[in-house]
Amino acid sequence: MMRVTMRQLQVFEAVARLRSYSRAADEIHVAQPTVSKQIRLLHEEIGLPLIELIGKKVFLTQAGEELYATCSAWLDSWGRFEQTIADLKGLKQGRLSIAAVTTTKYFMPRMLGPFCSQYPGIDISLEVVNRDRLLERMAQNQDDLYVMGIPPEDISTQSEPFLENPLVVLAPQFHPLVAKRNIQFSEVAHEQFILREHGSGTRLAVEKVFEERGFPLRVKMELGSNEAIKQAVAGGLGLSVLSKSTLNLDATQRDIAILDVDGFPIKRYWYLVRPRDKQLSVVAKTFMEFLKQHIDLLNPYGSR
Amino acid sequence: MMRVTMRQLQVFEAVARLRSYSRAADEIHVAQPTVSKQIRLLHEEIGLPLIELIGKKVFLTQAGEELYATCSAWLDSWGRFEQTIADLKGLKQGRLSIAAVTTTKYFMPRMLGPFCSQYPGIDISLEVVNRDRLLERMAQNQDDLYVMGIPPEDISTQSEPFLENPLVVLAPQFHPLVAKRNIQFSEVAHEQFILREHGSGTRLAVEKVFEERGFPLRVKMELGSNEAIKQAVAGGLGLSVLSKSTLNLDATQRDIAILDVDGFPIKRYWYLVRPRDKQLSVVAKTFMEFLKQHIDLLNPYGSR
DNA sequence: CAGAATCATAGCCAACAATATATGGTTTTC
DNA sequence: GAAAACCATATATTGTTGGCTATGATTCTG
Repeated sequence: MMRVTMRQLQVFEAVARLRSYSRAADEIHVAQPTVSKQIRLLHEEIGLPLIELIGKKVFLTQAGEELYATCSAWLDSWGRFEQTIADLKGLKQGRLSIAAVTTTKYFMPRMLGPFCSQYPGIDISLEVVNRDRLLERMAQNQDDLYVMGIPPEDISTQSEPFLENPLVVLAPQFHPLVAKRNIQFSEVAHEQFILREHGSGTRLAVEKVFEERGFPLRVKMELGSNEAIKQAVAGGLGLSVLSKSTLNLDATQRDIAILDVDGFPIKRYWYLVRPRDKQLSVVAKTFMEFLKQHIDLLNPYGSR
Repeated sequence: MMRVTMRQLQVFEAVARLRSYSRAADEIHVAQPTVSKQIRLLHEEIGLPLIELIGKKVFLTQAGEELYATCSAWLDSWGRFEQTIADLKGLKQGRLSIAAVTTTKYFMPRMLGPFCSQYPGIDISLEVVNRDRLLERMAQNQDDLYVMGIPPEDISTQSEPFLENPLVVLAPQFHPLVAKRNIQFSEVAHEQFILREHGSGTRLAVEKVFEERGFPLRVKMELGSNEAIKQAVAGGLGLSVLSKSTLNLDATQRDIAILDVDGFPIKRYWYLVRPRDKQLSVVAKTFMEFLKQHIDLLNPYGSR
């Protein structure tokens, strides 16, 4: 009984609705015998008469009524499905799920805003998590896109930089070097540093620079949050190196200053990452396109 | 987009449910590439990816989820439909609509009773109407079966007798002829008669007999109801000829007697009538079968 | 790392769905 | 009663579906 075809149901529905074979044939744009045949096949398949012709009038049997109800409902829900697909294609609706590492919370929301207003039907979810959580989510294919400072080596991912992510040296407002330009690296190398824990992208980069320059890195304190580090620097506990993104750009930071040290800012990037063989949804593609177009406007460090 | 086939949806549903191509292939008893192909066709038809393979795990895209929901619902409602059909075939449910002329109300309910209890899932509707109303209903195909004393000449109907319907001569309890056997027709011919109106089947039969025997029929009163006629006869207003069915069989009629007149009872039948080219429902067929089997038990005048 | 499991692709084929045209029989309508 | 409308049947054709086998690529699992 699974051999009933959609076409047959479509034809039947038209006949049942219009109570006429020939009008149904017109509506579907086929010849009348085609309709007759489809209906006959349906009868044979189901094993009960569905339609009665008394005189030339079309009546439905009880089984016919049942089928009519069933396939009306079906055509209805299929119609809704087609509409949904059309909407998805036309970006009139959809979901975009992004997971990003913590530091991005300083600028990601700002980038999502304009996208949201251009595509009001699209729901965006931005999960802000630490790097480990993010990798977990990636492994489980929970999101469309991921944003991180250091893309995984893993060949099963694809990544591209989309935004500069300079690392700058921070010092307390009244540190002696604040006013100086072109500070030599050696001048800050002996300072005490307050950094993120081992494994953090920023920490890795700093260690690498010190190693290249041949200076030992003196870490006074490890803190798990950028905010805490800024507070510590402001309090005069030491210097730090952080992504410039962490600085509040609007209200000028009163108690912290950026030192103009040679070799800084370290040029790094924020990467958009996705599973290599994940077919991006239309929404996700559009979002990436959108980012590329608007990046100049949004990038506060854009090298214009 | 109407070219999606049921088979494809069935395959997709299985894949989506089992989250595996090969297990789906097993379940449906086809080779794995067949599943791959169906899914690919579906993708092409819909124009959006529905399934993602990350590693070897099966994920559904948003469009996939939509389709899954849609076609789960469909399979569900199709299943219910199949069940309904099976029930109809197996007589576990159904409707039987019968229209019968007024006089049959004295015995039809009694015949329906056992059928009802044998097929408790079947709803029976018995419409008791006059002959004209019944013909109207027949023209509009409102019922499955019709019961009447004189089937229409109309070739567009088919009829078969199923029950005897003898017409008997009724007289008041204390009429002089009540005690007599083998009464000559001439002995009652001069009596006053109380009959149904012209056009009634009974009336026609009586007129015919009188004509055959060469006596004028003297009609004292025409009444529209059998009950009224019985009352009139009991009241001594005259004799009458009625279907024996109209007499209450249980409680012996105290004030009316049947005369044993030569030529009576007139042998007539109740007919089951149906539109010639109406395919009978399984229920209706079963009911006719049932009647034939039980008629001897039910027929109070059976010629055993 | 080897083997097992899983999915994709290619190529082929039988079966069938879907359709048209031509024609004939009823029923309805004018 | 003739014409029109309507449905059934017969037959031929065409494209597609649904299926298989064989093989290759990738990923997961001991």
